[in-house]
Amino acid sequence: MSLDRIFEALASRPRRQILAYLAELELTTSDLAARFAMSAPAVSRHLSVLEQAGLVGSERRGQFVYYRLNRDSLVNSLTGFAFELCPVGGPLKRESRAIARKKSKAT
Amino acid sequence: MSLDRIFEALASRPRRQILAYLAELELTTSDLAARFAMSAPAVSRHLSVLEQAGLVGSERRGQFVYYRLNRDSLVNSLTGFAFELCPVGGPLKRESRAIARKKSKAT
DNA sequence: TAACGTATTAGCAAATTCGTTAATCGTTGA
DNA sequence: TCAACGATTAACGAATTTGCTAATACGTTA
Repeated sequence: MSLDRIFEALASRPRRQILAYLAELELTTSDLAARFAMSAPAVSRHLSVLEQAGLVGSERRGQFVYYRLNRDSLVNSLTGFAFELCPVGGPLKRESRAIARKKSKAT
Repeated sequence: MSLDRIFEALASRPRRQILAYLAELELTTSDLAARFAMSAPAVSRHLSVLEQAGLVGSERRGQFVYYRLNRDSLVNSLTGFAFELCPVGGPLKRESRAIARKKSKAT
């Protein structure tokens, strides 16, 4: 849930690619390893980083562990950070300010 | 302008702190070095990373170089990335989808 | 021009990250 | 129970990042 972990997680092209894959459907570690040219252990550690950041969730089903994108966490973290640096009174368009108010109330 | 540089730039607490300072007012390298317990050369390199990512801009005035936050770039990059992974048909609120459409048209 | 203050670049050591292979854990099914 | 398969952890080396100090460039001003 910390910005530290979230931005550390996003500061890696393979991890962002994994998020892109998971945006379409749930996948297992070996599914993802097959789509990259990357070993399963490497993918597993990337997934661990993403999960600790709260950006993905996992669920074991039999032998397999399925990973899925945590959309709310991603959107809330990034927009929350952006609008914290760009306060509501600032040079934002009206619609953006409306979103910012919603987020700050929800948090 | 690339996501690579932007997320690499944001994956550092000192750099995010610099952005937070610059969100309030323009500052010089030595201003920032004084607010941190960090040497001016270190701050200078952080500022260089942030500038290459397009997140801050600089302007020389006499002896001093003033740095300022590039709000548009920050907001557009982060919301653009977030809404790319969370397509308009997805589980977003209506206002968020409107923003997403705006961004994709602008890019 | 010479001297000073600011900013950046160069060079270095410590720490971290990334991907690989080998070993271990967990689950299924003969 | 044990053999097979998927996932994770351990251990290693290569590459990158981060901070420092020293040196250099840029700009003002006496």
